[in-house]
Amino acid sequence: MLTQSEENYLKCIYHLSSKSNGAINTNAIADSLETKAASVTDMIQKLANKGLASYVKYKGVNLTNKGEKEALKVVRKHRLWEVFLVKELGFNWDKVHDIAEQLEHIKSTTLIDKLDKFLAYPKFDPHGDPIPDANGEIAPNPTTTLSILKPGDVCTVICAKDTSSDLLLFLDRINISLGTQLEVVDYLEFDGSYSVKVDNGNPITLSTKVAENIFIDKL
Amino acid sequence: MLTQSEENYLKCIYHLSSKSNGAINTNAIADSLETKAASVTDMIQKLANKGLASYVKYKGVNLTNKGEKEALKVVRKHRLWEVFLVKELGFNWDKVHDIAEQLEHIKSTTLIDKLDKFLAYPKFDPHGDPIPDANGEIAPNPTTTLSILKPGDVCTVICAKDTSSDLLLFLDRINISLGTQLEVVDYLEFDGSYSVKVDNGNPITLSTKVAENIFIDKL
DNA sequence: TATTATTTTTAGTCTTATCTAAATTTATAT
DNA sequence: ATATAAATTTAGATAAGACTAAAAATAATA
Ligand SMILES: [Mn+2]
Ligand SMILES: [Mn+2]
Ligand SMILES: [Mn+2]
Ligand SMILES: [Mn+2]
Repeated sequence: MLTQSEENYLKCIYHLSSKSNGAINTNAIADSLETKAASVTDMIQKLANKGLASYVKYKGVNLTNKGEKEALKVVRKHRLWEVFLVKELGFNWDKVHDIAEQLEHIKSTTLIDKLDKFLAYPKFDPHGDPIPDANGEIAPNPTTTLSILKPGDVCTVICAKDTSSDLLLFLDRINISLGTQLEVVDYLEFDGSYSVKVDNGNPITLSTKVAENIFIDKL
Repeated sequence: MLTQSEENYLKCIYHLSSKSNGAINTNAIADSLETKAASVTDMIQKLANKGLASYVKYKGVNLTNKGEKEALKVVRKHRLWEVFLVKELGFNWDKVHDIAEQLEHIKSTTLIDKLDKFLAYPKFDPHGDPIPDANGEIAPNPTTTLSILKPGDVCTVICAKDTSSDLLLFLDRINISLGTQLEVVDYLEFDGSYSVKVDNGNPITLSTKVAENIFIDKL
């Protein structure tokens, strides 16, 4: 049985792997988990010994099939609990990540399958991230961000990067949520900012950084 | 902040204290938590140092007000989660204890208060045990068991001791649940068994041990 | 290519929570 | 009252997971 710490590492490696290709660096994991590189090395070796990761000294780590399967179970739990917290308990979307970070470690397959059913088998979490099903099947992660759009382009918001409460509260403030329609009216080369109409309202300015954190479907 | 283990010990001492008066023995805690006496001594000393328990060497331990308050928070969480698992997710009452044993350690006061509201502020858990409110107020534990009744007595089932899945499944099988009306029709001195009508049906036999594990309201 | 800088690993320490075995205290029974 | 039994505590060991500091390997640069 996996410990809480092992689960956190597996999920972290899974996430990093889906953002880049090739092996994952020790330091990237350490940054992501806010721990030290030495601790990461220890854990990587442990995961490799358990057949959950393939690891070559100094070259980085990758999940094995077995490891990815376990990681997906944790992701599934995390995202289903997030749906529960927002849809059923009325939490705002910026408050649920930390709580789901704990709930994702509750051991019970029956529990999570019943929760899935209770929530009517949601396909996406409150931030727009896809939820793996009971077999570990998961829709592809969104890839296109607002930042690739040109003036005149119209899109729908489908996902926000869910780690930062700052970003989510900012989106709340400017009335952007999942499904919101955006139109890019201008791009300012000088600072990389975008002028964007939210639901055909008056244009507002979004920084590059914000634009890179909003996943969209281009229309 | 309390660790999971500290919370388990506090809850355990709280439960033992409510069943007996005076200080709680080291061995009683060890038995209840399925651990060793030496481990219990260590933890008791730790809890005493944190001001959560009062402890006299060789004489046993009691919770301080502060310790009891913390224990009640854990009990509240445990029982609210049990209600959720049974009422919302459709678990049978014999399956929820172990899962609640994990869920009770999730840290978030907001979460538990929202869950409480979501469940419409239940006063009792699926086993009939009282649920502490947000201020730590809790109804008295049931005290009267079926075993004190005499032939001719009629009662309502209000609570089952929730630790044993064996007992709960047995009660399911003989159609006893919370609220069920029972009538004692006979008591057999020889083996201490009771003959009982369940909802005015045909009498069935219950052992002393079962009778001692069913809390009732005498009518 | 040689030298420096960065990354990663190893070695050794710390904390929490266990355990076993031994010592000590308290309870029980002659 | 004394001896024995039971309960409890202490001492010392172990395992997981984290840390710091030092060593080793890899990458970047002159
Ligand atoms: Mn987590
Ligand atoms: Mn999310
Ligand atoms: Mn517990
Ligand atoms: Mn219960």
